[in-house]
Amino acid sequence: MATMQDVARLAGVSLSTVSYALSGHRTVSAATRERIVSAMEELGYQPNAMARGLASRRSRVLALVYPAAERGLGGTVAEFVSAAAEAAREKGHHLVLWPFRTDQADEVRDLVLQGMADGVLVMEVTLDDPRVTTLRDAGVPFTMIGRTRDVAGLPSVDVDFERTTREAVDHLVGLGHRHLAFVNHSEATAAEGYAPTFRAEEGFAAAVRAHGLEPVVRRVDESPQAGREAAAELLDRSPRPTAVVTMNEIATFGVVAELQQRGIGVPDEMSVLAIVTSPGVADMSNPPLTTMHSPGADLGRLAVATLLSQVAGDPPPAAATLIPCTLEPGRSVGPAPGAPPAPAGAEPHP
Amino acid sequence: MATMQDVARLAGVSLSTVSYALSGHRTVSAATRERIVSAMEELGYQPNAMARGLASRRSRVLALVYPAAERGLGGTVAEFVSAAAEAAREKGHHLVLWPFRTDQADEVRDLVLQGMADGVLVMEVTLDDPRVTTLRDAGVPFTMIGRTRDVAGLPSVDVDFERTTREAVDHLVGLGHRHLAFVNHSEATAAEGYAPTFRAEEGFAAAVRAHGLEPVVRRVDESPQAGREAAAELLDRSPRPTAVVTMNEIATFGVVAELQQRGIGVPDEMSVLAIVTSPGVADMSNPPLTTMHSPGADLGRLAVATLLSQVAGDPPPAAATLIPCTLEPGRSVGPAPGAPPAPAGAEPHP
DNA sequence: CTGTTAGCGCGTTCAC
DNA sequence: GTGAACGCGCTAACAG
Repeated sequence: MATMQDVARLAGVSLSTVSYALSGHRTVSAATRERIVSAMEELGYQPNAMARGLASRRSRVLALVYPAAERGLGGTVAEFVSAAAEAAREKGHHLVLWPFRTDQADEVRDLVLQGMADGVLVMEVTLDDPRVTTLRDAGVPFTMIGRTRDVAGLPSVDVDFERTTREAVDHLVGLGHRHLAFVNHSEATAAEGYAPTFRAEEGFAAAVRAHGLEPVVRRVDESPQAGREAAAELLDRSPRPTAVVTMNEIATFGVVAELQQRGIGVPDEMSVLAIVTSPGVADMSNPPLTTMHSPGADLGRLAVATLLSQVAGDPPPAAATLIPCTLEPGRSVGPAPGAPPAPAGAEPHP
Repeated sequence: MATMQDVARLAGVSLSTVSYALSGHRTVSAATRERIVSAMEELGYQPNAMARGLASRRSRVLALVYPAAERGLGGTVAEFVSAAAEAAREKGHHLVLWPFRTDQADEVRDLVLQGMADGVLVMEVTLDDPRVTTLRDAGVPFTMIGRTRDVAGLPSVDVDFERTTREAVDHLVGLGHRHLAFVNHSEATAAEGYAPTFRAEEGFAAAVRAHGLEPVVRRVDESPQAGREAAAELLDRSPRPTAVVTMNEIATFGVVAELQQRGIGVPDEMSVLAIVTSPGVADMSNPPLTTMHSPGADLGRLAVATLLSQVAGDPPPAAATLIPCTLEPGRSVGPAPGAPPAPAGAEPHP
């Protein structure tokens, strides 16, 4: 591998001039820059990341800590990752994934202290997450995707579950629905402190009650089979719900399958609105689902910006930055059966 | 951050002794090692990865290139990743994920040339993968997970699709089934050269013909809906298949749902055998699926070992290392309807 | 078994 | 606008 010294010699300039031409930390005449560039190309020069890191005390690497083994990497996370990777690259950094479990906080901390990364994006944050205290105490720059129970002074970005569920409910109520159910993530996720399970559930219940209605909430295992059972149970209720909001993609498949099997028309007899969805799920059902798509890409960009600000030494933002999901019309949501056609303007999202 | 020099001073030894105590490249007396260790603890010493990398010309990082944005990260990949990460750590390395698309071969190559990693694990290899030629030409150590069309001289580990499909077919034929169908991945995956789609299909067809039977093969989109349609179509065939092998998890859900809806008993009237599955899918259906589980963990360990051997400069292995999936009994496979109960020994996998 | 020392390749402060 | 020189923290000869 050619070194900077080699480039300097070939271009007939000093080593430092090459360095400045590369970093732009000093102005270099167009002529010499030109010679340097062609020398680099001729030699196939690649800057040595280790040497650069040693001298600058920055690795230009941002690490995304994600418990891949436990969660797999769903479509919504994939969107996040690619947006974050691109955002990092635009700022001259590289995004890498560290597949650590939630209980490996020490290893994450040590890797950053060893200089393998300048900062950390922590995903799948639970209500009480051991990683954030470890990182904070060690002075490691980090940003959470999601929120612990108390986020005061901790940099974080997250889905706005409160607003997302409220908009979902408002939309359905605007279509005349009076009996709404929520198919949530499983009891198991709740047990491990998975925050979205709680935030979405609370948001949904509050939004329904704000309309003077009574919420029905079910926590359902992440399987088609569990979704079928949940649907069966909801259909047996009295009064029978006319709309179901789901935040559990695999269970949603089961819900739709059960409705179909029983001959319950979607959306004529039952509306299905899937929230916090990953791209592509809408078209995996028939009729295509109406969804509220997770803002993964926006969160990714935002998370990188926030983290870089932490790396630069800025004080942590006062509050979490929240982004709601956006409604994407499909054909699984319609007016409540027997409801008068919604008057113009009554439907929040035409 | 404390440096090695700090540790040396506190322990009353020379810098190099600390280095050797850490690396083990030279014997250090138990007494001085003890002093060094406690000095390190007292100072909270963490070796500087950049300095170490600069001096040793090795980053001790292995990169796993995975197109997360396009594929998401399914359960089978998750198993692979965590096993690979652990294997890497046992050898004193770190595994990181680089979320590059398949067309970003140049960036992968450059990062390795810059010293950000010592070698690369390439996942989701297609029949004609641009990344492998780029890496080979650049002399970057790598190992494929999967295989290009021609693997001569290219280090690779992969699922043994030929043997897996053969064992699946043998198992079913041993149970009296004479009409077997295969629900494959989608036409779209085939179009982009996704190798498993071809290898499994060929393996299945060959295995069925080896029994003097006629294979039925369908390429199905990765959605429950598409699975339902496939099942419906298979049921209308004459002769009607009594067993279906699937390699498409999401479609499998649809297949089972359609069978249930039509009142076709599983496994009494139709056996379902899901191959190359990720952990957990078996229990997402009712009855639990009989599966042949993808050897993700074994592949992960093997891939790391192979890559490290490449990094060390060993010649590439002559042939790919293949690992079959293992049968995990569930309750979705049974004797063919009307078939005599299998005599002892007639069933390949009791 | 331990100490001394010359780099590893680059960033950056000085002088010019 | 350019060049010389020092140091980042550590590895690995080379000497004892």
